[in-house]
Amino acid sequence: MTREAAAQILERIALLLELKGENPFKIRAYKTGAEVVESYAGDVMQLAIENKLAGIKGIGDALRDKLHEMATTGKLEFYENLRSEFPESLFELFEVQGLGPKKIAALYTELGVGSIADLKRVCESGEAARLSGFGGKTVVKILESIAFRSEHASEFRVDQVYGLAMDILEALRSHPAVSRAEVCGSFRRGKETVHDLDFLCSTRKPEEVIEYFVKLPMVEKVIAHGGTKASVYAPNGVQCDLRAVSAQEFPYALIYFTGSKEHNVELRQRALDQGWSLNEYAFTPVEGKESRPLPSVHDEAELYRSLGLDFIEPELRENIGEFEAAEKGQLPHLIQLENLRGVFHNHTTASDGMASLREMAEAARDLGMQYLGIADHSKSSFQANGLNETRLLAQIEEIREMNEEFEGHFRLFSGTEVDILKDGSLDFSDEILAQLDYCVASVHNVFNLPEAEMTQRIIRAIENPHVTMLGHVTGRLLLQRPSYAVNIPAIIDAAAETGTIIELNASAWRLDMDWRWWKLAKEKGVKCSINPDAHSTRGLQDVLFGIRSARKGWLTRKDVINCLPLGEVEKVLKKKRPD
DNA sequence: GCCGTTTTCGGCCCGACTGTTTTCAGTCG
Repeated sequence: MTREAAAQILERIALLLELKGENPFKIRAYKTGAEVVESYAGDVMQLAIENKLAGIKGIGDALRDKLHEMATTGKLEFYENLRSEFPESLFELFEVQGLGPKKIAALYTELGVGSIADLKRVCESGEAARLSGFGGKTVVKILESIAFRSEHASEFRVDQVYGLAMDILEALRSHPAVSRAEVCGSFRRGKETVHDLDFLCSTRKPEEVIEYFVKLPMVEKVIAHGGTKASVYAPNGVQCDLRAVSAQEFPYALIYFTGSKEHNVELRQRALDQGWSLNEYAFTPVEGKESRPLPSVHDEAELYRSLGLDFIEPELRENIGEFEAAEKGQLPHLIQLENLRGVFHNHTTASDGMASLREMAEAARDLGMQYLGIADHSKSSFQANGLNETRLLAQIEEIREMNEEFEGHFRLFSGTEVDILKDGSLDFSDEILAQLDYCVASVHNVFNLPEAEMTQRIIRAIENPHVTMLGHVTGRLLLQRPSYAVNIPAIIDAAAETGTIIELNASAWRLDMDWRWWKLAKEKGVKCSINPDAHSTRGLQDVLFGIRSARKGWLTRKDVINCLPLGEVEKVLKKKRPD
């Protein structure tokens, strides 16, 4: 059993216990246990097999035994018994905004609601509104949330498919008859969510490769299975398609299946202008039309070159200006993961992180970073164990001492993720903020302000000279919660005017600010910080998702402050400070 | 269910907002 599966079972136990009205602290223990399993730095499942989990904080005797049972037998009897009391589809109700355990329990026991479909029915029929504690507005909110969810049905966040994509790609590349293989589609274009995974490979033996693909261990169900193409479902419901083509066809097919559709339409038009027709297999001369000799194409770059274009990176293929830039040799040299020198906005056990300051520092060093910025929550974020002034000052001191120990080989920056309060004031005074190396300001509550008020609230925070950067500007949770109402161009203008950095929150749940705004921000001279918002040592690796979005937003290493080496990045952090 | 140089019981994270109420329960962060 994988750690993800084990963590999910613990999470589900917590949900089921909530429905049964169990002791909330017991429920929290299961939730904490799930987080520990998910984010533990070592091989937690191997430890579970060997029954060596004792001593890990958050895992006591009961969870240790349950994890041992899961790791060795692949099942958990306690969980099997518990889940048999409810329909499997009940879990999806927890994803509806405005529904918690109490309301779900009421819906289930009073009306027999066991799925989203049931829920929709009783909301529309008026039955739900008659339940005690429910009313017209509750029902409207529920229906809105269901609609949002169905708009994004069968979409997945990148973190939900990334491992699967890499595993399948590796499996394909390891097959002796496969010469080249790639993931295509929106995944390759760096989209924030995807609805399926498209694989392409070149081979002389397509049937053999297709046969191999549909029998891979991660295949749950085969949907279609032909000589050059197959579609399958992975266990988490992700559809994966494979196309097998010849080596000659590969570059054409790679471009075709990478898309976007809009990009391909423009590309085919440009081919037609040369007298060539372009499809997923080749250029062919258009009949009855004067044309130059067909170019020889071995890879994507040659195909673009043959049309008078520089190579267009997959992330840029949305037909939003990349052709004009490619014609003029003005495409940006996109940022790469290797360019990052450090990261800001990370949490520790001082607030709601899973790893200590030292563990986070060591993990960042192991990843080859030169510096790590700590930004734990501020006191208003009670739920996240936010730091008050006393604890923050103590952390500053702890960081100072640790930095002496590092002797300049590595540096911790002391910061905070300070709450932007309802009126735009901050959760810490300027005197306190002045003692930090930097400050991330974020909205964590009162999401329902009218747009003008929310925008003004954030701008007021940005105008504070101690606010180095703005955290997750829209508050969205991908596929779960839409952005609050906010005028992004106005925020970008204010950031440009005040010299405030805007974060690209790299958590796969957020990817916020969205890639669609970065071109504008860049034009206005606003700098970006790619921030993992890590709550564990593993969370630091989310920068990978941030890099994908930054590339999609046309950003180069010059636009992203955490590409700067130690010795230079400090100046950027100080830029807004009065002194 | 977890945790403990205040150890084996008794705490455990708290406040705002919303919509339903007529004084508060449920949800969220």
